[in-house]
Amino acid sequence: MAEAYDFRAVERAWQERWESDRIFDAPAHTAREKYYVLEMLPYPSGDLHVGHAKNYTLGDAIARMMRMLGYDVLHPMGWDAFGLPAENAAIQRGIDPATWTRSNIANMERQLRLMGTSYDWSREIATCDPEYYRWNQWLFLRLYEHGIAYRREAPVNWCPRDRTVLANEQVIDGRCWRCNTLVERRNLAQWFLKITAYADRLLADLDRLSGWPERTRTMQRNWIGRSEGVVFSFCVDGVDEKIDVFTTRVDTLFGATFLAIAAEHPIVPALKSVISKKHAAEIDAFAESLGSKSELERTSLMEKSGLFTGAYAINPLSRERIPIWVTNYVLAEYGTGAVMGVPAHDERDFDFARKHGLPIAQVIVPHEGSEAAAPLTQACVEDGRLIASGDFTGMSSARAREAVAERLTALDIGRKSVNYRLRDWLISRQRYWGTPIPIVFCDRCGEVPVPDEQLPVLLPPGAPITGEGSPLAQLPDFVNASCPRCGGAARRETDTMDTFFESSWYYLRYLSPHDARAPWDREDATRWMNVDQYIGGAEHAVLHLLYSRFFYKFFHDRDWVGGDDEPFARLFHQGFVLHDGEKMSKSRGNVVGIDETAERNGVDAMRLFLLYVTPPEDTSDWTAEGISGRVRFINRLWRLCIPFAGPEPPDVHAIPAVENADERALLRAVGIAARSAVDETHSRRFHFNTTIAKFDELLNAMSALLRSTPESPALGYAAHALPLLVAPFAPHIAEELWQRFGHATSVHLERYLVPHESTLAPEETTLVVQVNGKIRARLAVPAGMTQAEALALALADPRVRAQLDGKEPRKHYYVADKLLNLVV
RNA sequence: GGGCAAGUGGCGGAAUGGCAGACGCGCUGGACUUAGAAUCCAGUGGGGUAACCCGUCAGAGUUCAAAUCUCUGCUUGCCCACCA
Repeated sequence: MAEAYDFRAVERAWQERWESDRIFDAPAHTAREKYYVLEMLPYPSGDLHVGHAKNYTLGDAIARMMRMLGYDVLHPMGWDAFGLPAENAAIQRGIDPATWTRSNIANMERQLRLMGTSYDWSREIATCDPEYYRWNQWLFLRLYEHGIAYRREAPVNWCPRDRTVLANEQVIDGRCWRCNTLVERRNLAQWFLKITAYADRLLADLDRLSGWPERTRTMQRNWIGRSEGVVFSFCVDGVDEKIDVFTTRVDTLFGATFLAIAAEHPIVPALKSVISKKHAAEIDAFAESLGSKSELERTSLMEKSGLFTGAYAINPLSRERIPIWVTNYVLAEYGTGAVMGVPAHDERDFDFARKHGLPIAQVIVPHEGSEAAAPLTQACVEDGRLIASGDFTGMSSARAREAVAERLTALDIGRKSVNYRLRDWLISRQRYWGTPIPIVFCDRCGEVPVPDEQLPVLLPPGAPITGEGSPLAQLPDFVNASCPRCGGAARRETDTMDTFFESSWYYLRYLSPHDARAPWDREDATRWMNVDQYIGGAEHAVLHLLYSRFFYKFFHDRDWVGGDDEPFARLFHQGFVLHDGEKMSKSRGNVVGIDETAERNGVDAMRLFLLYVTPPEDTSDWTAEGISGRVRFINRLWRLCIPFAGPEPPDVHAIPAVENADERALLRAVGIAARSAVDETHSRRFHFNTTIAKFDELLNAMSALLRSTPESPALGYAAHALPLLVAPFAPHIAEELWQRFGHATSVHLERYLVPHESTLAPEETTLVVQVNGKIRARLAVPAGMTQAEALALALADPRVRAQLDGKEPRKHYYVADKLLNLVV
């Protein structure tokens, strides 16, 4: 009876050995090609489950494949360690955020090691280390110097539950992305990063990111939301004021029947001089009623409400006098906060006009010569021909857009303009567990940046974390500072940075994680950047991935990094792992943890299952039956290979001479498996589910040969090759077998098996013979037959002859070694 | 409402114009066993004794040949949703 495989002992022993030998540290500069593979750095929430494991297993398999294919691989790991959950733990359980975070990091690091991942731990970072956030502050100051970081008062998203402001990207359907609370609007002085200055490049360069999923690029395009149009002015009748509007459909200008403005529009006070007291009071009440409402209530009502101001605007070209309305559907923060209402050609304006009985004037018809359809039953938003539009009548929409823009420009009341949906990135957070913003407010000098030599501005211990107000603002020793410029009394900024600030550049810190002089070394950055393969969840499609692109372009413009100005060459989103069809969550009690899975099934089986069950981008389901198949595979692999253990290492590349078909089939199975692993890696498809299926076929071929020809040398060849083949996917059993075969060095430092052409080419194949597209015969034939030979063979087959019924085929189609289709 | 992706056995999936269902799970039968577990072997889309017929969401089309390409519809998933 052969020795059984003890996965617990083997897995632990090799993890310790790899760690002490440091075999996965990224190599110093060599002539070989580099490959930087990176998984999104995790938030240290406490425990890893198999959903996380899917992400890290995929990244690890890629890193290990590329290493064995001869690349210098950089595969680092770190911790996105600042953030709200640590503070919530402090509020709920009185634990210091630093202590909570550190213990979670220790636990999750243990779990990543338990998974047998091949990280270069010498480069590990945690963003809550002063050594890290010092450079956060340094980068903030550089952004400040270049006018990218700035402070202003603005209406912002305020989460009443988390008691902090949020970036636009963190508000989802009007709710806080973390706690799902309805977000309120408040006017506060806050720090912003001018990401809008990069809007055009962030948009244009998406076209170059062919290694990114198309849907992610589309989401970023939509988020940036570029639209080209015209800004021009309406005069207000009876007041020396103008109202600017932005439109993408200036061709519909003659169809404007009202002017719609946001309740917060700055023109409102001026209008009060020309309207009745009653109107003014009503407007105030309307604005009041909107002001207290959350963004969701204001905008998702679908119900368009509004109020006539009593004032009129003059259409600059038609000279028509149109009423000015205050509405809830015009956004104060987008464009100019005012729009021309063209109900005939805009759905929103149409709804509003119908509701309030405003006139609808059609100025576009579908084709030249077609009549205005009166009355319109819906807005007609397509381009067409202009009617009733003065000099522009008869023009196409496209031509009219140019011509009207030119006229407005010539009259000096308008110009072409581009607007973005993207807003500047709000980074202030009124929270404790984050990077302090390195700014001091001095009564005499105003806003003063902390000098570089005074960095880091340390996060002080012992702040009162209660969920009430800003913790840092309640620490006098922190708040009170002297002005770096004049030395006088000053106050420190007490807001901390959005944690997405840290994660926008961490991939550069891995390159020189202990550099005390700079956030990263330019030479290291030139060698390793950009990230060749980035792996993470699709939930970051706009947030982290847009911010990182923005930061990297800023760095590139300063010449702090060479090469391309995009940080991530290729991006892969792994799918979720469900458990029995449901999302894993603590409240459902269906979380499958790493520790219990490693203990019960072994890590190699877990890794294989996660890669095998679906293609990596698909949602997969964790089932107890499913992983049992991979446990069986591991045991079967062991039983089939261990009899070939011996003290002398075999030459794994020497292909034995064989005689029968089963033997050739096994040699071919080895080659096919190797080719699959290499193809899935090089194609960047990473569908290792099919590769692992080839490993199954390889074991099946071994079993078959063991029955038919138990003395075949092909069995030893396959056994000795298998550790190499499975090493990237099931690294522990691969190493154990490799060492039992007498090799002195790690299998993970070997080159991957190169399939030999002679084993791959089958000498016999099945020729499928069709008559009129239906299969009538399968013939075993030698490979490489000519068309004439195949035809003769097919015509000799009785089943084919029966179908032909004495007729001659009119035509035939031949696919070499595969198929012959006869048409009668 | 708009955009994108997908729909294949009991289940996860394979096949990207050329043998539909590789591989695994589950299930059925057999071997081994006092018995079970484990392991090994055989079978497993539907109909039919069989020859054969049917079959990749539904319907149409292109093609010698369609799960794969085109159109229409249905369903599911994800994203966006007053951005003028």
